[in-house]
Amino acid sequence: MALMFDRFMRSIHFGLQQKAGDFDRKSVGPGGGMLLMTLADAGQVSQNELSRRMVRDKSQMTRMIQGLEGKGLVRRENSTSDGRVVMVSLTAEGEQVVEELLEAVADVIGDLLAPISANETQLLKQLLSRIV
Amino acid sequence: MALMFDRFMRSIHFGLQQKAGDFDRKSVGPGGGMLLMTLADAGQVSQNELSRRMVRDKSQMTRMIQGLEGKGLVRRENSTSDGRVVMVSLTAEGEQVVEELLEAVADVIGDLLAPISANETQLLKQLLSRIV
DNA sequence: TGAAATACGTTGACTAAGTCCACTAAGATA
DNA sequence: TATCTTAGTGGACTTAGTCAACGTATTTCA
Repeated sequence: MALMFDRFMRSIHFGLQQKAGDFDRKSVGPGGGMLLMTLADAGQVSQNELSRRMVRDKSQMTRMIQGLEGKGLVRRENSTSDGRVVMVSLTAEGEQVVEELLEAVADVIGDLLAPISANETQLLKQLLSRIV
Repeated sequence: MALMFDRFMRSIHFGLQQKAGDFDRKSVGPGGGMLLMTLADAGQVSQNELSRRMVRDKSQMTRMIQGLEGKGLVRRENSTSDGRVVMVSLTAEGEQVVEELLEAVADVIGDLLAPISANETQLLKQLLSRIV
Protein backbone atom coordinates (compact mmCIF):
# COMPACT_ATOMS: atom_id res chain seq x y z
CA MET A 1 0.00 0.00 0.00
CA ALA A 2 2.70 2.45 0.99
CA LEU A 3 4.63 1.30 -2.05
CA MET A 4 1.73 2.02 -4.35
CA PHE A 5 1.10 5.45 -2.92
CA ASP A 6 4.75 6.31 -3.06
CA ARG A 7 5.00 5.17 -6.61
CA PHE A 8 1.98 7.14 -7.64
CA MET A 9 3.31 10.32 -6.05
CA ARG A 10 6.71 9.84 -7.59
CA SER A 11 5.12 9.31 -10.96
CA ILE A 12 3.24 12.57 -10.72
CA HIS A 13 6.40 14.23 -9.63
CA PHE A 14 8.35 12.75 -12.47
CA GLY A 15 5.71 13.50 -15.05
CA LEU A 16 5.62 17.13 -13.99
CA GLN A 17 9.37 17.31 -14.05
CA GLN A 18 9.32 16.36 -17.71
CA LYS A 19 7.08 19.21 -18.64
CA ALA A 20 8.29 21.64 -15.99
CA GLY A 21 9.79 23.89 -18.59
CA ASP A 22 6.34 24.46 -20.06
CA PHE A 23 4.70 25.93 -17.03
CA ASP A 24 7.08 26.36 -14.11
CA ARG A 25 8.13 29.82 -15.23
CA LYS A 26 8.70 30.87 -11.67
CA SER A 27 10.54 27.66 -10.85
CA VAL A 28 8.57 27.00 -7.73
CA GLY A 29 9.60 23.36 -7.77
CA PRO A 30 7.62 20.45 -6.35
CA GLY A 31 7.50 21.82 -2.82
CA GLY A 32 6.42 25.27 -3.85
CA GLY A 33 3.88 23.74 -6.18
CA MET A 34 2.28 21.71 -3.43
CA LEU A 35 2.14 24.78 -1.27
CA LEU A 36 0.50 26.87 -3.97
CA MET A 37 -2.05 24.18 -4.68
CA THR A 38 -2.81 23.86 -1.01
CA LEU A 39 -3.38 27.59 -0.83
CA ALA A 40 -5.61 27.48 -3.88
CA ASP A 41 -7.63 24.87 -2.10
CA ALA A 42 -7.68 26.48 1.31
CA GLY A 43 -7.83 30.19 0.61
CA GLN A 44 -6.27 32.42 3.21
CA VAL A 45 -4.92 30.34 6.07
CA SER A 46 -2.39 30.59 8.84
CA GLN A 47 1.03 29.08 8.43
CA ASN A 48 0.18 26.71 11.17
CA GLU A 49 -2.84 25.46 9.33
CA LEU A 50 -0.75 25.09 6.18
CA SER A 51 1.81 23.13 8.09
CA ARG A 52 -0.94 20.88 9.40
CA ARG A 53 -2.52 20.38 6.02
CA MET A 54 0.70 19.64 4.27
CA VAL A 55 2.02 17.53 7.14
CA ARG A 56 5.30 19.38 7.11
CA ASP A 57 7.42 21.00 9.75
CA LYS A 58 6.60 24.58 10.57
CA SER A 59 10.18 25.69 10.00
CA GLN A 60 9.95 24.25 6.54
CA MET A 61 6.76 26.20 5.98
CA THR A 62 8.46 29.41 7.00
CA ARG A 63 11.16 28.92 4.45
CA MET A 64 8.98 27.74 1.60
CA ILE A 65 6.68 30.68 2.12
CA GLN A 66 9.58 33.09 2.22
CA GLY A 67 10.70 31.72 -1.11
CA LEU A 68 7.30 32.10 -2.72
CA GLU A 69 6.82 35.50 -1.19
CA GLY A 70 10.10 36.58 -2.73
CA LYS A 71 8.73 35.50 -6.10
CA GLY A 72 5.58 37.48 -5.51
CA LEU A 73 3.29 34.47 -5.53
CA VAL A 74 2.01 34.57 -1.98
CA ARG A 75 1.23 37.29 0.51
CA ARG A 76 1.78 37.20 4.27
CA GLU A 77 -0.38 39.30 6.59
CA ASN A 78 -0.47 39.47 10.34
CA SER A 79 -3.70 38.23 11.78
CA THR A 80 -5.73 41.01 13.31
CA SER A 81 -7.17 38.77 15.98
CA ASP A 82 -4.01 37.00 17.10
CA GLY A 83 -0.66 38.72 17.06
CA ARG A 84 1.21 35.46 16.71
CA VAL A 85 -0.31 34.18 13.54
CA VAL A 86 0.57 35.02 9.99
CA MET A 87 -2.09 34.54 7.36
CA VAL A 88 -0.95 33.41 3.93
CA SER A 89 -2.75 33.75 0.65
CA LEU A 90 -2.10 33.72 -3.07
CA THR A 91 -1.37 36.94 -4.92
CA ALA A 92 -2.92 37.54 -8.32
CA GLU A 93 0.25 36.25 -9.87
CA GLY A 94 0.18 33.25 -7.59
CA GLU A 95 -3.36 32.48 -8.73
CA GLN A 96 -2.20 32.52 -12.28
CA VAL A 97 0.75 30.25 -11.64
CA VAL A 98 -1.33 27.82 -9.68
CA GLU A 99 -3.87 27.68 -12.45
CA GLU A 100 -1.29 26.56 -14.96
CA LEU A 101 0.13 24.18 -12.43
CA LEU A 102 -3.22 22.59 -11.73
CA GLU A 103 -3.71 22.06 -15.42
CA ALA A 104 -0.37 20.36 -15.78
CA VAL A 105 -1.01 18.20 -12.75
CA ALA A 106 -4.44 17.23 -14.03
CA ASP A 107 -2.81 16.23 -17.29
CA VAL A 108 -0.23 14.04 -15.65
CA ILE A 109 -2.73 12.45 -13.31
CA GLY A 110 -5.09 11.90 -16.21
CA ASP A 111 -2.43 9.83 -17.91
CA LEU A 112 -1.67 7.90 -14.76
CA LEU A 113 -5.31 7.10 -14.19
CA ALA A 114 -5.81 5.80 -17.71
CA PRO A 115 -6.06 2.18 -16.51
CA ILE A 116 -9.22 2.86 -14.53
CA SER A 117 -12.58 4.21 -15.63
CA ALA A 118 -14.03 7.64 -14.96
CA ASN A 119 -16.38 6.15 -12.41
CA GLU A 120 -13.58 4.44 -10.65
CA THR A 121 -11.62 7.66 -10.64
CA GLN A 122 -14.52 9.36 -8.94
CA LEU A 123 -14.68 6.56 -6.44
CA LEU A 124 -10.98 6.79 -5.74
CA LYS A 125 -11.18 10.51 -5.25
CA GLN A 126 -14.06 10.11 -2.88
CA LEU A 127 -12.33 7.45 -0.82
CA LEU A 128 -9.22 9.57 -0.54
CA SER A 129 -11.11 12.64 0.51
CA ARG A 130 -12.72 10.68 3.30
CA ILE A 131 -9.35 9.46 4.48
CA VAL A 132 -7.38 12.65 4.62
CA MET B 1 -5.93 14.63 -5.98
CA ALA B 2 -2.21 15.26 -5.84
CA LEU B 3 -2.80 17.04 -2.55
CA MET B 4 -4.59 14.07 -1.10
CA PHE B 5 -1.97 11.60 -2.18
CA ASP B 6 0.79 13.79 -0.89
CA ARG B 7 -0.92 14.24 2.39
CA PHE B 8 -1.49 10.55 2.79
CA MET B 9 2.15 9.75 2.09
CA ARG B 10 3.34 12.43 4.42
CA SER B 11 1.07 11.09 7.12
CA ILE B 12 2.48 7.61 6.78
CA HIS B 13 5.92 9.08 6.85
CA PHE B 14 5.15 11.15 9.89
CA GLY B 15 3.44 8.33 11.72
CA LEU B 16 6.42 6.07 11.16
CA GLN B 17 8.77 8.78 12.28
CA GLN B 18 7.00 8.88 15.62
CA LYS B 19 7.56 5.21 16.27
CA ALA B 20 10.84 4.91 14.41
CA GLY B 21 12.70 4.26 17.64
CA ASP B 22 10.67 1.10 18.15
CA PHE B 23 11.65 -0.68 15.00
CA ASP B 24 14.23 1.21 12.99
CA ARG B 25 17.15 -0.33 14.80
CA LYS B 26 19.30 -0.11 11.72
CA SER B 27 18.18 3.43 11.03
CA VAL B 28 17.40 2.80 7.42
CA GLY B 29 15.26 5.91 7.26
CA PRO B 30 12.32 6.48 4.96
CA GLY B 31 14.25 5.98 1.76
CA GLY B 32 15.94 2.81 2.91
CA GLY B 33 12.62 1.56 4.19
CA MET B 34 10.94 2.03 0.84
CA LEU B 35 13.77 0.23 -0.83
CA LEU B 36 13.62 -2.71 1.55
CA MET B 37 9.88 -2.99 1.13
CA THR B 38 10.22 -2.87 -2.61
CA LEU B 39 12.75 -5.66 -2.44
CA ALA B 40 10.50 -7.69 -0.18
CA ASP B 41 7.84 -7.29 -2.81
CA ALA B 42 10.00 -7.91 -5.84
CA GLY B 43 12.51 -10.52 -4.72
CA GLN B 44 15.85 -10.41 -6.44
CA VAL B 45 15.88 -7.66 -9.05
CA SER B 46 18.35 -5.54 -10.94
CA GLN B 47 19.12 -2.03 -9.78
CA ASN B 48 17.61 -0.79 -12.95
CA GLU B 49 14.34 -2.52 -12.23
CA LEU B 50 14.42 -1.13 -8.69
CA SER B 51 14.97 2.32 -10.03
CA ARG B 52 12.02 1.85 -12.36
CA ARG B 53 9.75 0.49 -9.65
CA MET B 54 10.59 3.19 -7.18
CA VAL B 55 10.56 5.91 -9.83
CA ARG B 56 13.90 7.21 -8.63
CA ASP B 57 17.11 8.11 -10.34
CA LYS B 58 19.58 5.32 -10.85
CA SER B 59 22.32 7.30 -9.15
CA GLN B 60 20.15 7.54 -6.10
CA MET B 61 19.62 3.80 -6.19
CA THR B 62 23.34 3.19 -6.27
CA ARG B 63 23.84 5.20 -3.13
CA MET B 64 20.86 3.91 -1.22
CA ILE B 65 21.87 0.37 -1.98
CA GLN B 66 25.43 1.04 -0.91
CA GLY B 67 24.10 2.30 2.40
CA LEU B 68 21.93 -0.72 3.00
CA GLU B 69 24.67 -3.07 1.87
CA GLY B 70 26.97 -1.48 4.43
CA LYS B 71 24.41 -2.29 7.09
CA GLY B 72 24.20 -5.85 5.89
CA LEU B 73 20.57 -5.67 4.84
CA VAL B 74 20.89 -6.21 1.13
CA ARG B 75 23.19 -8.22 -1.10
CA ARG B 76 24.52 -7.26 -4.52
CA GLU B 77 25.48 -9.92 -7.05
CA ASN B 78 26.61 -9.58 -10.62
CA SER B 79 24.19 -11.02 -13.07
CA THR B 80 25.50 -14.14 -14.75
CA SER B 81 23.68 -13.43 -17.97
CA ASP B 82 24.53 -9.76 -18.40
CA GLY B 83 27.79 -8.31 -17.25
CA ARG B 84 26.33 -4.86 -16.81
CA VAL B 85 23.60 -5.62 -14.34
CA VAL B 86 23.78 -6.00 -10.60
CA MET B 87 21.10 -8.04 -8.91
CA VAL B 88 19.96 -6.92 -5.50
CA SER B 89 18.22 -8.94 -2.83
CA LEU B 90 17.52 -8.92 0.89
CA THR B 91 19.86 -10.68 3.27
CA ALA B 92 18.43 -12.70 6.15
CA GLU B 93 18.89 -9.69 8.35
CA GLY B 94 17.23 -7.52 5.77
CA GLU B 95 14.25 -9.84 5.73
CA GLN B 96 13.94 -9.47 9.44
CA VAL B 97 14.14 -5.70 9.35
CA VAL B 98 11.63 -5.45 6.57
CA GLU B 99 9.25 -7.66 8.47
CA GLU B 100 9.21 -5.32 11.43
CA LEU B 101 8.97 -2.39 9.11
CA LEU B 102 5.98 -3.81 7.28
CA GLU B 103 4.25 -4.34 10.59
CA ALA B 104 4.83 -0.77 11.63
CA VAL B 105 3.68 0.54 8.28
CA ALA B 106 0.54 -1.60 8.40
CA ASP B 107 -0.13 -0.17 11.82
CA VAL B 108 0.16 3.39 10.70
CA ILE B 109 -1.85 2.83 7.56
CA GLY B 110 -4.48 1.02 9.58
CA ASP B 111 -4.95 4.12 11.66
CA LEU B 112 -5.09 6.35 8.62
CA LEU B 113 -7.67 4.17 6.95
CA ALA B 114 -9.93 4.15 9.97
CA PRO B 115 -12.49 6.42 8.28
CA ILE B 116 -13.26 3.87 5.60
CA SER B 117 -14.54 0.32 5.90
CA ALA B 118 -12.60 -2.88 5.29
CA ASN B 119 -14.41 -3.36 2.01
CA GLU B 120 -13.54 0.08 0.88
CA THR B 121 -9.94 -0.48 1.88
CA GLN B 122 -9.89 -3.52 -0.33
CA LEU B 123 -11.40 -1.54 -3.13
CA LEU B 124 -8.86 1.23 -2.73
CA LYS B 125 -6.01 -1.23 -2.75
CA GLN B 126 -7.34 -2.85 -5.85
CA LEU B 127 -7.76 0.43 -7.68
CA LEU B 128 -4.24 1.47 -6.79
CA SER B 129 -2.73 -1.77 -7.90
CA ARG B 130 -4.39 -1.37 -11.26
CA ILE B 131 -2.99 2.12 -11.59
CA VAL B 132 0.65 1.58 -10.75
C1' DT C 1 32.99 -8.60 -38.18
C1' DG C 2 33.71 -4.09 -36.31
C1' DA C 3 32.13 0.64 -35.42
C1' DA C 4 28.46 3.05 -33.46
C1' DA C 5 24.68 3.24 -30.57
C1' DT C 6 22.58 1.84 -26.46
C1' DA C 7 22.12 0.12 -21.67
C1' DC C 8 23.65 -0.53 -16.59
C1' DG C 9 25.80 1.20 -12.98
C1' DT C 10 29.07 4.63 -10.48
C1' DT C 11 30.66 9.10 -9.19
C1' DG C 12 30.77 14.21 -8.51
C1' DA C 13 28.65 18.42 -7.67
C1' DC C 14 24.87 20.69 -6.68
C1' DT C 15 19.94 22.06 -5.03
C1' DA C 16 15.79 20.97 -2.54
C1' DA C 17 13.49 18.74 1.30
C1' DG C 18 13.13 17.31 5.90
C1' DT C 19 14.45 17.13 10.96
C1' DC C 20 15.52 18.89 15.39
C1' DC C 21 16.38 22.26 18.62
C1' DA C 22 16.63 26.73 20.63
C1' DC C 23 14.52 31.12 20.71
C1' DT C 24 11.11 35.27 20.58
C1' DA C 25 6.79 37.03 21.19
C1' DA C 26 1.87 36.75 21.86
C1' DG C 27 -1.98 34.49 24.12
C1' DA C 28 -4.10 31.50 27.66
C1' DT C 29 -4.39 29.86 32.42
C1' DA C 30 -5.01 30.06 36.98
C1' DT D 1 1.28 38.38 37.97
C1' DA D 2 3.86 34.04 37.13
C1' DT D 3 3.55 30.16 34.35
C1' DC D 4 2.29 27.47 30.41
C1' DT D 5 1.17 27.02 25.73
C1' DT D 6 1.16 28.29 20.84
C1' DA D 7 2.80 30.59 16.24
C1' DG D 8 6.46 31.58 13.81
C1' DT D 9 11.72 32.18 12.89
C1' DG D 10 16.46 30.81 12.39
C1' DG D 11 20.55 27.67 12.68
C1' DA D 12 22.74 23.40 11.82
C1' DC D 13 22.50 19.27 10.07
C1' DT D 14 20.98 14.88 7.34
C1' DT D 15 18.59 12.91 3.58
C1' DA D 16 16.59 13.08 -1.02
C1' DG D 17 16.65 14.33 -5.72
C1' DT D 18 18.76 16.11 -10.15
C1' DC D 19 21.96 16.33 -13.79
C1' DA D 20 25.93 15.40 -16.35
C1' DA D 21 30.17 12.79 -17.16
C1' DC D 22 32.34 8.41 -17.20
C1' DG D 23 33.57 3.23 -17.62
C1' DT D 24 32.21 -0.98 -19.10
C1' DA D 25 29.18 -4.43 -21.31
C1' DT D 26 25.90 -5.50 -24.90
C1' DT D 27 23.19 -4.76 -29.18
C1' DT D 28 22.63 -3.26 -33.73
C1' DC D 29 23.43 -3.29 -38.36
C1' DA D 30 26.28 -1.53 -42.43
